[in-house]
Amino acid sequence: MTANLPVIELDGGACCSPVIAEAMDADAAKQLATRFKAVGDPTRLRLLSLVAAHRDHEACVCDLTEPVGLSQPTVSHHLKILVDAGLLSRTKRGVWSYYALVPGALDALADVLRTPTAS
Amino acid sequence: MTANLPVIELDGGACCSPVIAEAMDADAAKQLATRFKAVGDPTRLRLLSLVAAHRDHEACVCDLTEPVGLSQPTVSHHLKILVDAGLLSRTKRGVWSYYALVPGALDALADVLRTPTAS
DNA sequence: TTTGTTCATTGACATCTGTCGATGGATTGC
DNA sequence: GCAATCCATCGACAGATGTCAATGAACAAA
Repeated sequence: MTANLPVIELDGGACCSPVIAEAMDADAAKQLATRFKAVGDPTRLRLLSLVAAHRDHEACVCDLTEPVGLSQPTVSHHLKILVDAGLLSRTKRGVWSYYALVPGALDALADVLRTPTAS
Repeated sequence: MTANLPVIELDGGACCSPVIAEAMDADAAKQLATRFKAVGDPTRLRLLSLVAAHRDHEACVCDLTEPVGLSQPTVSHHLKILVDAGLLSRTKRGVWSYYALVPGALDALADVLRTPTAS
């Protein structure tokens, strides 16, 4: 599930030669797009950064609302998107919900973007 | 411009300790979000993949409309977003517009996602 | 010139998305 | 039990986004 943008050697004639084999099928694209969309928002990027920078690499909602300057429901909304994308984990301890980076998740996403060593 | 998600060592007391230094400022987040948003769409992911997979690693619009199953204006629209994000380049040759991956652009984006080596 | 092809742009439209205030559940402390 | 805190969810709303049909510019070929 961490395949690169796959390169398939194709040869064709003139313009508009049929690209028979798609390098990435629609389902895989949709899956990946969901994860990238999660990172494609400035607030969520800052949330990821704040969580990573926070003590013990985890943070509760109340740690995050003030730095990003948004309401608590909005922050919870963004965090939910990041959790659904598999980038953050949520752990309830008492009244607090602690969010932390899922180990390897961002790296796996990064690997998808790695340019295949074009021959 | 290829900084990772920066980690700043913070120490605080109880919950809701102020996070003085933000790991990522709002401007940088907005810049990055634009690039990730460009990749956060299944069609655009497929377009990137198709371009990379195509002969000579470039493709014109007419090469791409049929594989993704969308209208020509829509494909042009997506390609423009990818060009604006600095991920694709456009070269006009005769009647055709050839799109190609900008070397290193995707890798630079990938580097941003590198998880800071959590101590 | 005339016809045909490629493609960017425009305008329109439905849907998705980000944001907030309000609400209520869960838990802690008095 | 009662009050306070944290937080997820709901409803609402403005703005962004993806899509298409129509149009026209640029170029090639006849």
